[in-house]
Amino acid sequence: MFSKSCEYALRATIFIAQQSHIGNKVNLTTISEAIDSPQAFTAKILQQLTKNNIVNAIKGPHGGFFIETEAMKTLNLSAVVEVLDGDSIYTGCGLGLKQCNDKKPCPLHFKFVAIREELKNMLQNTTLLMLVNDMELDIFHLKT
Amino acid sequence: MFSKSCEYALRATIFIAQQSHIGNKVNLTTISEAIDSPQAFTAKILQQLTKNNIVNAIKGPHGGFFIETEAMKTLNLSAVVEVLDGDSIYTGCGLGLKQCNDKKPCPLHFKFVAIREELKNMLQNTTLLMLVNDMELDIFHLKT
DNA sequence: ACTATAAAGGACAATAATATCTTTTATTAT
DNA sequence: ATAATAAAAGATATTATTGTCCTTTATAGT
Repeated sequence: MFSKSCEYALRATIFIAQQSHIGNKVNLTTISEAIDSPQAFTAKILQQLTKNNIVNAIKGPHGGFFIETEAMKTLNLSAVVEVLDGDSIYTGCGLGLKQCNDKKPCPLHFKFVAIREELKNMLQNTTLLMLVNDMELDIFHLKT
Repeated sequence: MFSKSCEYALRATIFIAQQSHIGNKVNLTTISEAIDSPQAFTAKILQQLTKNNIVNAIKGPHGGFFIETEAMKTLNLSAVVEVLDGDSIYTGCGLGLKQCNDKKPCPLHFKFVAIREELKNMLQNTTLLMLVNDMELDIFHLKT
């Protein structure tokens, strides 16, 4: 579904959101341990998330990554996915055709459009704050 | 969504089905030109499809690939996808976790299950014969 | 038997994705 | 100023995917 980079990005973002919500900034080591991801690779991904204003980063002692609670209300999963995987998940043809649209469709086009639309809605309608609230139930996990 | 191999496989299978339906066997060159795919690579994929009884292959002059009309009635897209990409599309976690299920879910698990279920149904309920019939409308294409 | 056709199989090459390592920059506290 | 912490940036390495090339096997027609 998503690239590995994107999967790590989603896990990292959700973890950072969760920690930020309880007032913690978290550093790279903490993040990669919490989400069970390769540390150096995760650093690269966090750089992208920072550049694209998904997360905030502060250097130096007591620094780390965080997301403001206000931002969590509007930041959705779609924003994270787009940074790492672009919009291919929404526009890409199921059969890999470069040009495939309502006017010039592949045989599966209309069947895929319906499913993709749902995925899109799900990703766009799920904010980080919702997930953080969900996770207070303590039945969800981010590793293994 | 799918690997490139799987995309080529789907396009090739649909094309072979279409041609078989009008009584033609098709060879590698014809297939790779029709679906605009790298020929040698497509050969490898056709081997897998043949081994897994998705398509039939006959060597020698007047040989080529084909699918029997009876088989088209039951062969669905899911069967093709499984040969190339396995069942990861159905079981894989959206966040890339190895263990993620109803008992031990990731924060997106239940949201993903719903979408995957639809994809699964679509792939399982779409037979090659249906697609071939659709394509008689002549608005669908398999390349570019 | 010989030739042409076409798939199957094995070995290899190129590219992209994933992952690591090292150096630099920014910040804080002493 | 110095040391310690932590992210940013750059270079490099590994692995998986995609893609090509060459040889072998099977079949049909002459």
